[in-house]
Formats: sequence, structure tokens, C-alpha cells
Amino acid sequence: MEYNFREVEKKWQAYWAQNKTYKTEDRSSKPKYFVLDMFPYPSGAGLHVGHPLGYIASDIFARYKRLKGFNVLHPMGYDSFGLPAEQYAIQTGQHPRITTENNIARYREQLDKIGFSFDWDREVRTSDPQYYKWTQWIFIQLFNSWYNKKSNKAENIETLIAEFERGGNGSINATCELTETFSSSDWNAFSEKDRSDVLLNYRLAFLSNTMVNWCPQLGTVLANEEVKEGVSERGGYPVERKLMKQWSLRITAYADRLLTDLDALDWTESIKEAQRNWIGKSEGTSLKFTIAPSPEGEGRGEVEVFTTRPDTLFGVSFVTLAPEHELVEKLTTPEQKKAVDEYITFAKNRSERERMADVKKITGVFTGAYVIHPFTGKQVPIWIGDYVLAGYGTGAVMAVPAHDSRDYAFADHFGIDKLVIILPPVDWDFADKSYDEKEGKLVNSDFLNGLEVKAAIKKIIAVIEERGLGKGKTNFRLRDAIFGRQRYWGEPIPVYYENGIPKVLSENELPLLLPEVDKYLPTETGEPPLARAKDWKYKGEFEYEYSTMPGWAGSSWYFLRYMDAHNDKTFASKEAFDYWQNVDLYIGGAEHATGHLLYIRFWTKFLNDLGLIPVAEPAKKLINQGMIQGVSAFVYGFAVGIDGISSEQIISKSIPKMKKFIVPKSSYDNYQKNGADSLLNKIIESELAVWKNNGYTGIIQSKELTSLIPVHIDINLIDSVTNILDVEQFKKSDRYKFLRIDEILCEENGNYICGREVEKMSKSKWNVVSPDDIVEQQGADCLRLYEMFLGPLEQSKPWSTSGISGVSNFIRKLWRLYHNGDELNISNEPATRPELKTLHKTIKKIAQDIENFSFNTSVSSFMICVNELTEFKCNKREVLEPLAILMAPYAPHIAEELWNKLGNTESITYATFPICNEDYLVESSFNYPISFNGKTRFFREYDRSLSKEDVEKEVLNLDQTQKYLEGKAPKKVIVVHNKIVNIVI
RNA sequence: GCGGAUGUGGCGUAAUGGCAGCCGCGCCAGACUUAGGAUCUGGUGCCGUAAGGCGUGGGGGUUCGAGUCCCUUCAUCCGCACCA
Repeated sequence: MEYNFREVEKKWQAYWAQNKTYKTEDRSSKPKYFVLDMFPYPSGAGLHVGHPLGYIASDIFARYKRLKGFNVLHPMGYDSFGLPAEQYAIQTGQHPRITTENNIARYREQLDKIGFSFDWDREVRTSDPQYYKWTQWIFIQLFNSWYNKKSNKAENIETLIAEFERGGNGSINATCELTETFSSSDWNAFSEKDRSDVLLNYRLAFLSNTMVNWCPQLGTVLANEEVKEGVSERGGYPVERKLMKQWSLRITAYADRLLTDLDALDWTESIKEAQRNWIGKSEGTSLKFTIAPSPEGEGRGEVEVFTTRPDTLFGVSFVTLAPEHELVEKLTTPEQKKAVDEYITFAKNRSERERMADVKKITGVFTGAYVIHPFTGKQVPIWIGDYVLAGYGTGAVMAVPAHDSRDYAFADHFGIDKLVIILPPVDWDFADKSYDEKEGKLVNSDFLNGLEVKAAIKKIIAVIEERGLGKGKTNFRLRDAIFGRQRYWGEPIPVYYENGIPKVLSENELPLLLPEVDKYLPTETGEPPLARAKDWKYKGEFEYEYSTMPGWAGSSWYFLRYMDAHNDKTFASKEAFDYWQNVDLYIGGAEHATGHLLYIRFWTKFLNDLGLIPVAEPAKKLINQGMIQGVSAFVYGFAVGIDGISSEQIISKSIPKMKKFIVPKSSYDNYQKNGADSLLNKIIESELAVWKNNGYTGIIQSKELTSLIPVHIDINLIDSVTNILDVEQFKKSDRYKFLRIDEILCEENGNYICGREVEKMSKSKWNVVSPDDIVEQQGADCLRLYEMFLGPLEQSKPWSTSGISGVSNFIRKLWRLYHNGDELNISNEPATRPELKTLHKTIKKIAQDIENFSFNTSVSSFMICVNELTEFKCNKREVLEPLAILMAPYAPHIAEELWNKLGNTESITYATFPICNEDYLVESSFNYPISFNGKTRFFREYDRSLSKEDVEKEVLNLDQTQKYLEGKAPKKVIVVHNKIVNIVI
């Protein structure tokens, strides 16, 4: 009988659950190993085949480590706060908790079917009050902390207050917005509100007025990494810049450490590089320009700029301010006021998306004011331009058109001088472009003349500092993380306001439960949904904070909770931290490079600073699994009807009086290429005739109306090989009804061939493949092996089931190896040398592969192994028992079954990974000593089929030998296929 | 523009600097048969009847020897992007 995977998989999954086979010991004499997956957001679409890719890899590793004698922590949980459940709640009124619980139940069911070795007793859910209690608690620690640059760590705010009381803030070196100084007597005289305001400048969780990314459609602010190309990452809605009072986390305090500590991490270079770019450290100089006095003769202060190229100071031909710069209003001369006001209005109304879309478009305006060049004394005009960002550096730059491409473009556009002060070492046409390289000799630069750029930078910084014009400064691109979200389904920020002063809840008041609301929408007055709550903790007593935490809050420390998931005294015990330390292997998608992976490092460092945990990094090693893409299917729709409505509207919405068609791919291709298609023209003409016959005269054809657009349809309606659409099934589908297609035009042979394209797998693209189907049809082990077999873990690849039959065959072959018909067929005779060679070769390869995370090649090795053993007709226990153990990480169900059939009573989980005996592998070649020129002896590797005489003859007769030896003693002769290919001296 | 990655048969892919294409899919031929979406055997990089020749995006280099190392160039994908 064939291997019955359904029965076997069900049996062992039940066994593992019942016996808690994968329960992790809190303490153990074994060494620990922590394998972590990025926990999923439980979306309504369920798991697709891409999700398990990383989980299977981590599961293989975890199982392997167990077999190697480690106490393995391999947990799973859910990142269960988030927008989709809330959007669903807005539409349907169903509480996000219900939606989330349903989705989690579905995820769990799907995960269980794949046979993961998670310790479910440690499951965490970020939306569970027992969990978010500690998320809130960590927020409170952040609020109660400041960053002391002297000790280079976060400290309790009390130490700062004590310092203020003693000597004011003069000698404090903190990460802080505040520029004013005050003395201890000032401090003592401050009101409570003043003190609170001052402290907010130091706290690591703080309230401030900042420019935020506001998304009107979502009704919330978004963090920088939640905005992609000017639109929201979730939903794709436009985002605008807006000044709002917001909670933020002072991640910038950790910028330097987040950057330098990357070097020691065993993470992929691309992630490290992405984080480096995101942090964006740049070393330069701040420089103050005195503003030329107004005509009335009054001084007007200074403009401070930041530059990485102080050496180009003599090439400055103007200074540019960001439109939002605070000096703009003060500086602008009456003559220029109108132009400047107009420009500022223009810049403000230009959405972030527009601004990014036409980066090339140069806009700006002259303020009418000047600064005085600190060395030449010349007047330098001050301009405003939106190519200067308010949020970076000082929001002002010194423009050196000849040596900075952006300044060049601006100067070119407005006809400003470009003074060359660096002679490029190569031919350079300054009429064409700027020379930005840091190489060449300076000219026209007074005391810098003749110096190389690097020397000039050194010298000018020294002079600038000496004259008090500025000083060396490091800037980061990283912004503080905006922490408040004007949404419902998140952790409430545990803050209330007493006389306008923000105060955090005390620990014993946690968790601050998410209150019930009647609707999940903002209030009429524009307050976030939480303002609707009737029974809030401080309702009627104090004002409370309405915003909730962002999605990344709960995921920024979850790895710690797994260590001690049920602790209700603390976020996890010290003993647990001391034992588990941090994650040894973290597997997840690369898309979290500048979001989650930065925040989790930030929180870990913070908790470490406070002495709460013993490690400063969350994960030693990080592997990014590639994305499994979907292969979408398209039909090509267009509509005939009234002018003025775009095809997209017609196809996606149902607009009356439109007749909608879909046409085959050939028409679409032809249309894309030639802009016309006779088939389409025919349809349009005949439709127009019908409409005219009905007395309708208002139809006007336009290009827009006839343009074809691809429409996603469900891939399950397509034959995966021929791409032929099952038209009958399609007509029955909801999708068809939704699109309200009137006619489907097929090709001449009656088939409708769809277009295919590789895209991200997503419900909205109708290309999701669920792992359930594979598990149902081929089994979990087959899915596991196949997903690994697909290619290197880190590579993205489209999902395709072609080739799954190979894996499926392999599993059956494996089964047959242990059976003769229905009977188990195992011999206790000793194995032959070739059999052992096959086994040990495989042991070596599998261990190597797992350590190197090249799981795809292991599957090949298993296939080779089984093929060879089948050929040998090997049924020896000595070989087949270790083979089952080798298989266990990859295909745990069948391995467990075979293990059990071989008479083992304990789960294979507790077996020991076999050790490779290299002796079996060196059978066919060996080292052999040979004399040469009567005195030297050396070793050579050669094929056994060669006799000693052959070898000696060959070596001595070789030209190469004479050429390369020249009397020296060779160390090794390399022979391949009976030919000497190298002699190593 | 900056940064990261990847280029090998019809396809997914494999090769501590040592016979390029393992393993699988697909395809071709055959065997068996209870006629199947089963199993087994053989073949399958390209050109050529063959001998043989050519082959890892292109061009150079290092090396006895390069898919692999170095330089250069092209192409594709991903991330960041007016960051001074």
C-alpha cells in the first residue's frame, strides 16, 4: 500500500499536541537556542503559501538544533493590532477583537496542519491586555527616561531633575530639543507646567508639535517608513505634511549606537546597509552667516547652515532656506514680500506626492535679503527653495553651484553665478554640470588656494572653529518616531492630562484597557475614536490621551515575552532573560529593514540601558526569506459609452449606460503596440450603431473611453499551463457579477487566454494560493520539502506547483525504502560500505546545508540518497534509522512514523542527530607519497585506478613538472580524471 | 543619483578555484500493466550523421586551471532618494 500521508500526519499532529512534545523547558542543563520567526499579522485572507516559507526554514533549524542537543525556544504569536481589522470594523461594525480572534483561529488551524514544532504554551498576542499591559509599561519607562550623552545611555528622569535642582541645565549633555539654558534657581522658580514642558524636551517618549505625515483617508498620522512614495503603505492613500501635537519616541538619541552596533551583527549586508542609509549619518560643519543689516541699519541676526563641504565656502554664491524656515518672514524685504508669500503658499499646498513626483522641477524665490560672507565680506543673496528640507540639518544650506548638482540646477534656473573653486583633475565642462567629487586643487579660495580638497576641509574647519563661526557637527537623517495614532485598534497610550500637564499612569493601574466605543470613526469634532468612549478610566476626572500606539509598538519587544510568557509580575523574569539572552536566529522578511527591525533594536537598547535586560541587541543572526510572489491572471476590459468617464472607473465601478466587454490578450497586445485593434473598432462601431438606432445622440468616442485596462481575476479560474479561462466558471463567480461584464470575446478557437504577471501575493490581486490545498492534496511534508526545494531561501520567486510531483514521488520512494508492500521490511544485518558511504555523505551534506541555510540543496541530497539506497536495495536498520532522523527536521510526520515503526517508543524529536564518519567518504581517493628527483617526497591525490608506477611516470614526464618545480619540493599534485592538473609548490 | 542583490539548458536550480549543468520539472524513447495524473529503465546544454566544435550576459585580467577571484561594461530586480 502507498504511504497514507493524511492518516499519518493527522496522527502525529494529534500526538505532538497531546504530549506537548515541543514544550520548551524554562531551565535546562543543555545549551539554549532561540529560533524566532517574525510573527504574522492575522489578516482576513488567511495564510498564503508565502507565509510558511520562513516558518518552515526556522522549524527545520529548530528541529535540527533539538536533535543536536540544544534546549530550543521556538515560539509563535500574533501581531494582532492593526489597521485592516479596524477598517473592517468601520465597514461592518464588527468589533476588531472578534475579527482578529476569528482570523487567529484560522491562522492557527492552518499553521497546525503544516506540522510546526512551536511551543504554543508561550503564544503571545499583542492585542491581549496581559501583553499590552507591558507594552504600556515600557512606554512609561520611556516617558520616565532621558538620554545622557555623557554616560551614553538612557537614565531615569529623576537623575535629570536632581541635576536641574542642583545646577540647572547648563552642564547637562543630553539628547534634547531645547536650546535655552536655565539655572537651578530658574528651575526651582518654574511652575509645574513649565517644568513639565522643559522635561518633555528630554523625555524619550515626549509630546511635541511636529510636522507629521497626515493621511486624511485613514484619519491618522503615519511614521516615515509607513509612507511609501508619498502614499500610505497600507491602502495607498495620499499623505500630506501637517503640524500636529504628537507623541514621539526619541529614537534619534540612539542613532549613533544603532549605527555602530550594526557592524557586529550577523545580518545580511543589504539590511545593514538599508539601516545605515536610513540612519544617514553625515559628518560636516555648522556654519553661521551674519545677515546683512536692513537698509535702516539694524542687525538681523544669523543664518546657520549645515555643510559637509566647508572647503567650498569660497564658492558660495547664495544661501537657500527651506520654505518653512523660521527666518523667512523676518528676512523678506517689502519689495519681495508678495512674491515670497505666493511662493510659500504654493509650497505648502503642494502635496508631498507632487513634490516628490517632480523633483526635477526647480522652484524658488529671492527674499531680497543678503548674508555677509565671513571671509570675503561680499553680500550673498538669500533664496527660498523647496529643494531644501526643513527637517534636515538647519533647514538652510550654503549653495555652491559649481560643486553641488542641486545648487547648480537651482543657480542655472535662476541665472545665479557659479564660481569654480576646485580644479577637477580631469577635463570638466562647467557649462554643463557641477563637479561634486572630493578631489582636486582649490583656487579662488584665499588661504585655501593650492590645497587638495581633503587638506582644505581640515584647514577650513580649524579656521571656522577658531573664529567662532561654527563647529564640526554630525547630522542624522533619522527622525524621531511619531508614536501616536488617531485610531482605535491599538494599545491606548497610558497618559492623562492634569491641568494640561501630561502624566503617565502608575504601574498598578495597568493595563489601561481599550475602551468600548459605539463607532470606530473619529468624532464629529475630529477627535480620534477613543474620544467616544463612555466609561474610560478617568472620564469626567481628567482629560485623557485619545491616541493609540502604532502597529510596531507591540512587536518591538515581543521576543522578550516569549521567554516568560505568563509572568504577571513583570514583563519577563530576570532569570528568563539571563538564561535566554536574545534571539540566536531570527527569520523574516526584508521589508521590515527600516521599520520593525530598527524599532526592536531601539527598544532592546533602551531596556538594556535601564538594566532590565542583559543584552543590547535583539537578534544575533538574521535571515531574510524571499517573497513568494503570486502569478496574477488578467482579462482585458473596456467599455463603450458616454465620454468623460475613464475606463478605470467604468471597469472598477458599475456605471449605468455602459456596455462592458472583455477582449482576449491578443487584442490587448495589439492595442498596446499599435494603439488600435480592428476587433475593438468593430465592437465600438456596432455598439454606436445600436445606440444611435435607439435615438441616443450624446455619444462621443474618445481615446480614453476605448483604452483597455487589465483586470485581475481569480487564478483558480485559469488553467495554469495554457492560461485558458474557464469562461463558464468565471460567469458564475462573484467577481464577474461585480465587474458587470456584458460580453466576453474569445479568440477564434473559442478560448479566452488570460495574461499572466508575477506580482506580490495579495487578496486584492486575486492571486493567493493557500497552503491548505497543497496539504490536502499532497501532505504537509510534501509542502515543507517543496517550499524548501523551490530555490535558495533568501531569493524571491513566483509560486508554481510544477515540480511538486518530484517531491511527492520522493516521499513515496522514501516510504518504499522501508517497506515491502504493506510490510515493514527492515534487516538488522550490517550495512555494506557503499551503503554506509551514501548515508554518511548525506549526513555530512544535510548538517552542512542546515548550518548554511541552503535547505534547497538538502532536498536534492535526500533524493540522491534515496535513489542510491533504492538501487542498493538497502533495507538495513543501520542506515535507515539515521536516515529517518536526518529527515525529521524537513518532513517530521513521515520521519516520526518511520521512527515509530522501527520500534522507537519516544518521539524522534528526542533522538540524536547522527555524526558523519568521514572514513567512509575517502574510499576512492587517498594521499600517496612519491619520491621525486631522488630526495623529495610529496603527497598526491589521485584516482585509485592509477597504479603507483603510472603516477610516477606521469609526474616525471610532465613538462609542467620541470617548469614549476625547479628543484623545489612540491606539496601536492592535483589529479583529475587521471590527468595531472596542478602541482602545488 | 546613491546603495544592495542577481545574470548558468525549455523551466526551478547545482557546482571548498579543479570533468559546468547535480537534483527536480518538462520533453523523447522503451518496459510493465489491473490503462493511471501509476511504476520502472534509458536518453535529454547547443551545433554536427559523425569525428569534433561551441558553451555560465559582454569585454579584459590574475591563474597550470575561472561560473567562481579582480577590473570594466551591459541587463534585470529590490531598497532609499533634492539628506546639503
